[in-house]
Amino acid sequence: MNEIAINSWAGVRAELLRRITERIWKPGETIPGEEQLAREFGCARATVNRAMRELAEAGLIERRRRAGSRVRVSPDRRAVLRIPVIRLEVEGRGLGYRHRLIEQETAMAPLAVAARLGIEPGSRLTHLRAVHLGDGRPFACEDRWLNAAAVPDFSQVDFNAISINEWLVLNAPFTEGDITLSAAAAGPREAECLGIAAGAPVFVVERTTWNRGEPITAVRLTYPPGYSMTTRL
Amino acid sequence: MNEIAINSWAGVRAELLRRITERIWKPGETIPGEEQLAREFGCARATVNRAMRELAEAGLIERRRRAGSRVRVSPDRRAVLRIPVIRLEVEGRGLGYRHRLIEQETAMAPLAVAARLGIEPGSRLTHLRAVHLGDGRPFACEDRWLNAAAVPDFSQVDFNAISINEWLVLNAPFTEGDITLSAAAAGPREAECLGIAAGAPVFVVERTTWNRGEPITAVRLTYPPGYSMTTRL
DNA sequence: AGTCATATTATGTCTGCACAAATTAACCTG
DNA sequence: CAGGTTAATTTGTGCAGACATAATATGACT
Repeated sequence: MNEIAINSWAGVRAELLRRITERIWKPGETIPGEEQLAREFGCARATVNRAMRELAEAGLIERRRRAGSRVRVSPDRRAVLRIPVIRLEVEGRGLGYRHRLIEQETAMAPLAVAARLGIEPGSRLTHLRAVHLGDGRPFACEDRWLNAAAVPDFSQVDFNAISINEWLVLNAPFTEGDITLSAAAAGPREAECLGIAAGAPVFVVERTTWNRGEPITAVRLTYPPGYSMTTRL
Repeated sequence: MNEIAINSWAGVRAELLRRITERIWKPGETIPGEEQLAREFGCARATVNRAMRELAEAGLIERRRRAGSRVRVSPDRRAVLRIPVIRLEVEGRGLGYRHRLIEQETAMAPLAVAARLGIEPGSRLTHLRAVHLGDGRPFACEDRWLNAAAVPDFSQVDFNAISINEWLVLNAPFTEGDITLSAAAAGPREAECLGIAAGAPVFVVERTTWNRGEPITAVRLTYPPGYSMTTRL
């Protein structure tokens, strides 16, 4: 057997990855234990552990105590989506960022929003609508419901100077959240906001966040046709 | 100061997270070094390192040698998308899975596909079209271009028995790939395949994969209105 | 045979130490 | 003072050893 010492966790990971992708270890098969691999590579068990932990996080192997590690049959690989502040997303595409607040009011939360946030139907929330512009053209349309009680000092903020999006990221911490991605036909208000035809296909990102169980905000971001999110595997 | 010992990396992470979300350490601020925190928590530096590494991976802090670690100003949090085999996605929703191969041919790759894969325009590739069904109703429409040379033994496979999607996951390993998510209007063939009106908004997932630089496949998956991808933050 | 307690075993984590790598701060020289 | 070299500091990683935890295998007992 090869007696070449691999003594970096990245090196071990690369070698294990090679054996998996080249089917030296087949899907479903149990692979050698940490101790054995450590002996083979001439490194410490902790090093092998680090490498295998990364492979497990990437969804390539499954690890169970006492049972050992095995190659996953369906490696449902994970793609990491980065969710930046919209201003940075716009600027990252080389466009000049501006935004415009369309509407700000206090109103009863729609049932769907109340359900997503897990609050009493009929609760009063702050409703904000805004449009984000890239080089003056609509980039995304924002429709947000905000639990003002959870973010005390926001009544004094001028949302023409800083976007709600960005202000919240900086001032309203959250501990849990979920994101839903979908496609939809643009509603009349979204179409107007984005300057497109009603019914045109839009990319929709819906995000809901809580802080230690307390609902913070539910936002629907609508992107016009042509927008796409890309990530590497 | 509190002299409570925290000696698990998860505990340290939780405490650091608390100090960040409660703005004890403000965005942009430098936080104490590993050694100092290790003394404060009464644990080893490696334990603090593990906790801080996780926070850095989650996008909450930025770490640089010699300069120390600081709280990110815009914590562009990362959401992890799991990309399973479609059969498992369908079955995970409690639906019975079936699929149907619509077309299989060898043809010249369209320019867009050749560009995505990084091959000569005009190269001949295998073109496959199929529909995935959940409880008999269209769940997703698949349009795939495959570099048959990279997957030698596929001509003998009966894609009515196993879906191309699943067969490739099991038999065509890849080392790199990218995914693009977008919304589009259903084209005529997609509309027919999904049983919806042409022009209806569809959710599009485009995936391209390579194996050590060699192009493997480019696939466009189209999901009918109502489909959504959800992930926790 | 079936059931429950116990031993075994692979992974998970912590510790204390050491050195490597990266980057900034300090210093020295012209 | 400018510019470049050197030192100091912080994170990154490796190692050996130990114990913790989870899950399976074994064996005793009914």
